[in-house]
Order: sequence, then C-alpha cells, then structure tokens
Amino acid sequence: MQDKEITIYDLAERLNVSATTVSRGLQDHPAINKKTKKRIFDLAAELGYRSNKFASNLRKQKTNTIGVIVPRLNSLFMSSVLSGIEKIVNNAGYNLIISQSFEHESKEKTNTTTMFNSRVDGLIVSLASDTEDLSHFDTFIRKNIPIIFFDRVAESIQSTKVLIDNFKAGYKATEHLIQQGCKKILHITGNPSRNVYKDRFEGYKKALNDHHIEFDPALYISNDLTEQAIQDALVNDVLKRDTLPDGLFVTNDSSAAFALTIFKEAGLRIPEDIAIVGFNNDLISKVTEPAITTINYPGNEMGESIARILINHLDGEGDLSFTSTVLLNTELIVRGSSQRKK
Amino acid sequence: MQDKEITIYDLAERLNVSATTVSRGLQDHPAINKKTKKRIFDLAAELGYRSNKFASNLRKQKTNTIGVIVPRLNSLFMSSVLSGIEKIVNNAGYNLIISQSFEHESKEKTNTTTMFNSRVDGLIVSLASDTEDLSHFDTFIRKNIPIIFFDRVAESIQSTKVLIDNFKAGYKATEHLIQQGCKKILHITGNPSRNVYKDRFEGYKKALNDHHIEFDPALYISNDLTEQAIQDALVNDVLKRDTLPDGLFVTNDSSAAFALTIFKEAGLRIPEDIAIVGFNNDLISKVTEPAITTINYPGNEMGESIARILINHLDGEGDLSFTSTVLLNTELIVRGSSQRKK
DNA sequence: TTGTAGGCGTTATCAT
DNA sequence: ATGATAACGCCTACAA
Repeated sequence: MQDKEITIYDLAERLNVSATTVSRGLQDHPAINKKTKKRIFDLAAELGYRSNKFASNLRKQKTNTIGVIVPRLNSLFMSSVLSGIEKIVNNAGYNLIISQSFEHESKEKTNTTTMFNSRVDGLIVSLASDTEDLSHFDTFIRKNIPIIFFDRVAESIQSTKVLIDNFKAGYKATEHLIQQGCKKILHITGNPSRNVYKDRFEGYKKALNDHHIEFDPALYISNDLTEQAIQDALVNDVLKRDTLPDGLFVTNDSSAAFALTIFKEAGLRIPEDIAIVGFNNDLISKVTEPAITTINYPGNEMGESIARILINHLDGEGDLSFTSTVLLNTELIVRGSSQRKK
Repeated sequence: MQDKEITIYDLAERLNVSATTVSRGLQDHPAINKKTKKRIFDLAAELGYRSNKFASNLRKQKTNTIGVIVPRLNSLFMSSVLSGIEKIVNNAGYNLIISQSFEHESKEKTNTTTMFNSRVDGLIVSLASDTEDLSHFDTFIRKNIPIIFFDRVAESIQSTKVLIDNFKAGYKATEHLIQQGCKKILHITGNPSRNVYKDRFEGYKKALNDHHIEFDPALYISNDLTEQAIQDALVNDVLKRDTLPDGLFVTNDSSAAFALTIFKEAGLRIPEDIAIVGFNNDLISKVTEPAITTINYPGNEMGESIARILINHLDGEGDLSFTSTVLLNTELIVRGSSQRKK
C-alpha cells in the first residue's frame, strides 16, 4: 500500500517542463532560471519527492559512500574517531557505512566484500587483532579504490596510514614507570603482528635498555586483552610467581582496570607495590581507585585527518601525498595508579 | 585507471548465452541448467564480476538494507544490541547502515532523512535524549516503511517497541536501597520525556511509597548524565546541603562511577555513608572500588528480538503483531557499592 | 535557458 | 531451459 514514488518525470509533467530541467533544478544547476528552480523545489517538497540514489549512482558510477571497518565500536577512542570522520565526510557530501570485525579476520573479510559490492568510493580500516592475510584488500587495490588504514595499519600495503607514534608512546609509558622506581615492569599487550602492539613493545624495550634494565622475557605477555585473558595471565601465572613485578604497562585501559582490580583483590597496593600505566585515556581509566595513568590518544583529531585526506584524494586534490604516513601526537597523563613521588 | 566493470552482458557474450540466463544463473534460479550455472559462476569469478547493487535495487525497488539510528555507540549495551541485530539481519541477507544522533534531535533528523533517501526497507531507532518533535518519522509512516523503536521509544507512534520494564527495574533498584537501610535516596536521571527515565522514576517513586517513604523533590535531579553534569549536580549542589542523601540511584553506570569517585573524594564511604545503584551493567561498573550494583540489561537478546521482528515483518510473516510491545527481563546485580548487610 | 535522446546494469514478463 | 524486450529513475552530451 505504499504511495507511488514521485520521480522527476512526475514533477516535470506537472510543471510543464522537461525532466532534464527538473533534474538540473534540483541540483541547483546555474543555467536554470531562479523562478523555475523555486517552482521545482516547492512542488518536490509538496509531493514528497526524494531523489533515487540507485538511479543516480547507477548513472554516475559513483556512490558518494565511504566504508569504515573497525574492530569494535565500544571504546571512547573508536567513537571519537568515528565522530571525527563522520563530521568531515558529511560536510563533504559523503555517506558512511560502518561495520565491525569484532576482532576477527573472517568477519573483516566478509565486511570488506560487502563494502566492495556496495561500491564504496573509499575504505577506512583499522585491522582486526588476528588478521594475518591481507588479500581481501586486493580487490580494492586492483580497482584503485583508495584505502586508508588507521591505528592498526597494514604495513605491507601501500596507502595512507594515520596513526600515533606507538614506539614513542610505549617508550614514554615505560620510562615513566622507571622514573617512579620500577625495575621489574610487566608488559601485557596484544597480538605482536599488529603494528600498534609491536611498536609499543619496541618502545618498552628501548626504554628499559636506555635505563640499563635488562629485558626479561618472562615479563612480556601477549594475549587478546579480554577480561578473561587478563584474569588468566595474572591469577594463574603472574601472581603465582616468586618475585612479583613492581610495575605494569598494559596496552589498553580496560585491561589496566581489570588488572588493577585483580591486584587489589590479591592484597597488593597500587601504586606502592605495583605501579600501573594503561593506554587510550578511556573513560574507565578515570574512575578506578586509584585512577589509571594512561596515554591520551587523539581520536577526534585522528578521525578528522583521515577523512580529510581521503576526501581530498577522492575529489582529485592532494593526490601526491596519498601514500604517506601521518603521525599524531600523544601525551602521558599521570594519575594515581603510577605516581609514587610528588 | 580503473578496470572496466564486468557486467552480465560481458559474461553473456563470452558464454554465448543471453544476459537473462546469466542473471538467472547467478541467482541460482531453478530453471537453469546446472552446467550452465557452473560455467557462469566460473567465468564470473575469473573475471572478477560483481553484481551492481544499484541497478538491482533500482529494478527491484527494494534495497535489502536496514537503517539503525542510536544515540551513541560507546556503551557495552549499545554494542551488544548492534551485534545482536547484525547477526540476525546478516543471516537474513540484509545489510545494515548505522548512524549516531549523538543525543541531538537535529542530528537524528538529518540521519533519518539520509536513511529515508537511502531507501532503507526498515528502520530501527533509539531516540536521542532531547528529541521532542517526532515529525521526521512521518515520511516513513506515510510510506509504510516499518520502524521499530527500542529502549528509548516514541510512545505516540504506532509501531513495535522492544524494551525492558523500566518501571520494574527502577522499582527493584530503589527497593534494594531501601532494604539496605537507605531513607534519603537521591535519584539522578536523564530527560524525563524519554520513557526510560520517566518509567524508572515512576518505579522509584512507587517503591518509596510502598515503603512509606515520602518522595522529596529535592532528591530528584534530571540532567544529561554527562560527566560534567554529574559533577555540577553533586559538587555545586548535593554536597553543599545540610543533610546528605544516604543512597543514590542513577540511571547509567558511567554516571554512577563518576558519582562514586566524587563522593569518595569528598570523604564519604561507599556504601556505608551512601549506597549506590547504577544501570546497564556496563564494563565500568565492575572496576570501580567498590564495584557498582547495577541493573543488567540484555543487549544482545534485545538486538536479536528487534531484528527478528523486523525481518519477519519485511518477509511478510508475523504481520499481525507488528505494533506490539516486547518487554525483556532485567535483573539486579548486587555488588559492593550498595551491600551493607550480608 | 530549456529540451531530446540514450544509456547506466539489472530483472520481470512474456515468449519460445 | 533459454531469450528478447522493456522498464526501473537519473544524468549528460548534444541540440535548439
């Protein structure tokens, strides 16, 4: 029982002009008489006309749509990035399709295919934790559809990458712990084949080295950073050891919060017995007791950079720099979980 | 320099069959010879053919796309709902467009228009906090495009609504505080024109009444539940009062966490001086010290219900019950922030 | 400033 | 089991 859709032909007929004129009028074409335009717009509004994107896209061979694939949307960081992207992209007249890989390569692959079949004009990706094979992006590369990676980037693919200096951030976090007097710093992090985790780990090692602390492989734990994984690592392993660490650098804030809870339950004092540094400056880092020292991550700014670069590229400007890497600044936010000295 | 797109005509030509046959073959039409099908699929794969959704949608007048508009994606609850919706919807062969209103009516309106122009087959909505005027949904209603509201529903619109029994949840939360010995229970909540907040408030009042505690308007605060708003309400108002409340029921967990932090900084003991109950069972409620008592909200289940109802409707089944209201169960999860007695 | 005509790629209808 | 044809609604050369 749906109303019949109004087309430009219906408008044209009632206005006694051609469909072409209506089409042009609707797009504010300069060659159309102002009065005619007004009549067109008025009638369109009155009849509830809506442009048919499918016909338009079919004809123009362009969708004005940008696809985004992220691991998960449930962090402050990701929502900020998305919000930054959306703002820029909307202003430029593009639409956004967002999908989550839920940290799985297989979901990422099907999402990529869906995006491809939806003919997005460009793709923005942060990789799933366990993605190894990158062949699902080949179709985009072959068709010259631009891909921008951010945060968790694909190092082997030639394209623009927007991220923070994870090495430096890892270095800063670790150095801070060392300055608080920590000597045995546990590092819990994600899959080291992801750049973010690898680079932070390198930063961690470099900081140790620069301060003449030998890297102890037993103090390096890599898992999927879920609540369960943190629980396992700490309760079934770390807390059973003869010598406990005196510092923890863990690469996201919810994991830091879980760890903090577990340590406190085990009767350890934070930061006196173990000083903790997290990552991301997520909401959760502020409300634990003590609050968690963390690395602030400029999500909104990152989102806006990404969107600007992509749109400039799509609109045919700034093409030269499209395969560059953009590094954004981070800062260490010191809170109670690590502050032993005034 | 994009490759030329392969169409069914290209396939048809090379296979010496008609485009019609190729189209049918690709859709696994029963009347097509198995061998022909195989030849079609093989060649399609070889040439990297991809179906053109725009042409297909244009012709079929159906998009197989479902739109979702939510206030924000940054809570565990919302991600669970989305994940539930996506699972069901994907299995049924539909795609999802997700957008956020960021709690603003104006953004919600433009999102709704975008969805409308994208010709979604159905719309799933949880209202922004400040949405008063609902006329942006009129276009959908007029065209008989189904809308399902969940969580924050539009009471005046006839459509399916999926939500929890907020009245009961509010009642349970309040009653629990009363049972812990609270007499002056502060209630901080969102915009009361949203059903979720209104109903929880009603439940709160009913519980007070049933336990012969008079409702004190000074103990009711309505704001936008941001960190800033909680801070303002507590620091500039509540904590300056002569008599402090001895209980707090606040309708989301991050607000509960902020409040807990503020109270502790003010030297109050939780739960002895003030017992706290939050809402949603978000991650954050587990890691504060003490952990926060909260109402568990079945996000995944809610998402799946929503998607099933919508798809049944779109596929022409279960039409009769389309304007019903589905209530899901909740449970109170008692944690340290409210537990005064063993 | 406006109009004509053709085509974007698919699928439904009717025919064979 | 397969084909021919038209139509979905829009846009853009080209023409007037």
